[in-house]
Amino acid sequence: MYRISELAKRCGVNKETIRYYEKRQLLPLPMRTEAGYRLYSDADAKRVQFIKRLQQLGFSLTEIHQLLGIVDQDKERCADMYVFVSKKVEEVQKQIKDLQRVVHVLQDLQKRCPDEKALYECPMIEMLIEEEFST
Amino acid sequence: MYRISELAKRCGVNKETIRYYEKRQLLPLPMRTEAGYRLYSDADAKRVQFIKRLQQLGFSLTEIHQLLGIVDQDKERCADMYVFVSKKVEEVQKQIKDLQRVVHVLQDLQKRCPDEKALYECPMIEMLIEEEFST
DNA sequence: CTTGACTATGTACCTTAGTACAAAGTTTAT
DNA sequence: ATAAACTTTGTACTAAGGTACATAGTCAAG
Repeated sequence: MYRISELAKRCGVNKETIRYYEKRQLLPLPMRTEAGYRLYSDADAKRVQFIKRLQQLGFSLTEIHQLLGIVDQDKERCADMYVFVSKKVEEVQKQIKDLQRVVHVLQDLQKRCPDEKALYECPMIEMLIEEEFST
Repeated sequence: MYRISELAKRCGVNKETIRYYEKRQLLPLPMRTEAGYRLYSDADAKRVQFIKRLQQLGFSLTEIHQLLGIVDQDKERCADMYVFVSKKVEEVQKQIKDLQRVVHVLQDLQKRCPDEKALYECPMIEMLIEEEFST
């Protein structure tokens, strides 16, 4: 068992972030020393890393709280999990499509405007305003 | 020429957003009536729509300010535009890869855990912690 | 037995992209 | 002439995801 700074260091985050996650209920209430210092174990470290990974993948802390319901085997948060995951899949697939369009537009811009002079004549607005986007 | 409410209405945004864009230098300082009311033209409406489209595509207002350098034929903001666009392409391509991985993980979760009971045994943490991600 | 390093709590502050509101001046309609 | 509807400015507030700081208590070393 170790204290908050050690956990923060192991997970590459700030102490304040740990306390913030506790407040957001992403981390369970930790054990305390007699003086009131928080105590953590490897399970907590793993959990923080899990949170960080999901964040990298574009999940909000609210969504992560939801997903942690699986880890915690919490009936309440697991209700409608299948629907939640299905929605997220659709959402992310839409996001991928939009980003693929962004790449095309930017690469088109690069091709058309290989230098500064060409750039000045580049019909930027028209290029983007006339495209259609999934909304 | 019309006033701020008309522009906002034509662009589907709030008046406050227009003023906010002016402050962020995304819109040029507009002409004013004798009483000090802002006056806008179709060019401004087109510009706001352009900003909105780029936003939909995931650009921040700071990046949009940069890109508007092309539209404004502004030497300063156009400097290093090619580098800026190249970096953005790479960034977006990385983002797409990560999101594709998210889709796979979520679909895998759906396959393995077709109902609530299966969900409780789902090794969520292991599933995600053991994967590698582009960073 | 006191200094330095740690922890506790609470509150304030940061960024981004706005939104909301107050107080004052202007324009339009009746 | 005066109310309704507009505009101006400035400031404060929102959400998310933290960061920073002030004040107080705790612990280990010299």
